[in-house]
Amino acid sequence: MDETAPPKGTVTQRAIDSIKALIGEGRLEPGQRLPTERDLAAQLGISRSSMREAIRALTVLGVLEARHGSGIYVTQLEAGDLLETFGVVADLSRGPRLVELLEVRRILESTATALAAARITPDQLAEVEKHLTAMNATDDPEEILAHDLAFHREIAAAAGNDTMAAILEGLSSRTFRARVWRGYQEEGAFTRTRREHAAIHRALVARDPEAARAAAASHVGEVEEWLRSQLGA
Amino acid sequence: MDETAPPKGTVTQRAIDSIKALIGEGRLEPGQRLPTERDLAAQLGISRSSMREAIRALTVLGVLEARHGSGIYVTQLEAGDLLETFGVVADLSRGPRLVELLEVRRILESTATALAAARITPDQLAEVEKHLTAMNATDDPEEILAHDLAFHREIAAAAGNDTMAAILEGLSSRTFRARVWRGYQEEGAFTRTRREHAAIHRALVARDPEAARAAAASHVGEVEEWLRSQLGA
DNA sequence: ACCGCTCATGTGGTCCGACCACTACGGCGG
DNA sequence: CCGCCGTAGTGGTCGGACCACATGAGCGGT
Repeated sequence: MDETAPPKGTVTQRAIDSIKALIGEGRLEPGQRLPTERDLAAQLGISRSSMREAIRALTVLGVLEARHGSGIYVTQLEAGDLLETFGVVADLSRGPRLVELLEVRRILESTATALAAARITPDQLAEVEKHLTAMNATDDPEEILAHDLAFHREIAAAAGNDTMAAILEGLSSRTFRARVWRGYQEEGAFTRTRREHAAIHRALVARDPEAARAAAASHVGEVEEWLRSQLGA
Repeated sequence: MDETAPPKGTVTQRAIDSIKALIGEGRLEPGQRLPTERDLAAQLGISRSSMREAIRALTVLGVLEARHGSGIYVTQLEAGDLLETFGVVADLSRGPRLVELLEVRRILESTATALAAARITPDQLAEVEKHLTAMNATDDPEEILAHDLAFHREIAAAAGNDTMAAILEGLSSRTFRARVWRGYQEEGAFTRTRREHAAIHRALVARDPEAARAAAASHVGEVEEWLRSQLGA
């Protein structure tokens, strides 16, 4: 009947849940500093080693941030912090799951682009155009990819949903895109990609959400179809 | 120029990246067993403590699975394994971000329901109906919630995209739904919810994707709007 | 009085060695 | 041939020691 020490699973897991609960209950605010590892361990009656594992776990989840020599802090708990792990999923996926991820991206990206068409500000639009022209002005695949990513990132940001933008960021993470793009662009998809980007841009300028949605869906869908055919071959 | 020992960040982080790379390169297959903690630590020239932290980190990410007394194994790396952490995001979010998450869910859920309308099998449809009737046959909020979750889960599964289903699962995770639902249902939303579920079901039976999309979007949108108004108040 | 450097303090990062809890497997006895 | 049981090996926990780094107080010079 001892409520204070419910012998759940492993000690470390208990520590993870405890800290997560503290944040969930609002007893730990974003940005706030936690007690030292030694104190935390003492409070829960566990060893420092176990507490360190718990902290490390919450660190990779983007919940905590450890600064060497300074202390442990709660992150801002913003979408970007927490959804960084989404990139891991993309990186470790392959085969059929890559297509599924691309399908999710198509759905979200098309909606985000449609929203952006309605909400984008002149400043944001200028930023988008900057990457569009820079993308068309070079032949270095590396540079093209970077501007391509930025192009879509700016659009996602203009949609006004940080969470959606963070998810899309994960779905376009460096290694993920690089792996798919390598093969895709070898088939001379450059010109097609440029045309699609131009179509998206036109829709944004015209503030036409439906056209933007269609253009974005088509854009991602092209890659999706290509990947699907690659897996079948 | 020593490529074998690039002194990156922390030792533990290096270990995490190393194991992740092993899996990414396909040198570690899903389900495969890893060497012991002691051996792994020795191979990378680090202490067992640091290696344990790395393993713990990859464990919470759903990449590895440690079985006490048996060994460490690579998970199946399926969508469900890797996207479990998505639930953490939902649990720790509040305020405006809850609305953003519901918006993402609305987009994905409506598409998933539309796909399900076209692809659902008789068996799957029967399962959906089971939860629908069970949901309407009780007054216990706890039980209603359980069947509600199962109702949408079956539909998501019928859509045929495991990744999407896993994300939706995270967006409907226990505590997340419970928190929002508590207030939502206090306003006598039961009847409205039942009507909406019935509409979704009708669309599935009729195999009408567009109707299904609209019904699902409306269903989630109702909660979304309610939550938005709550935040404004 | 002010600025800059130094160094003591406290923090997270790493390592070690020991022991505990559990699983798996093989051998012994029925 | 089957089932029990012991043992070896695994992850889980612990405690303590030392290292690397960040911070701020205090000293020195200006």
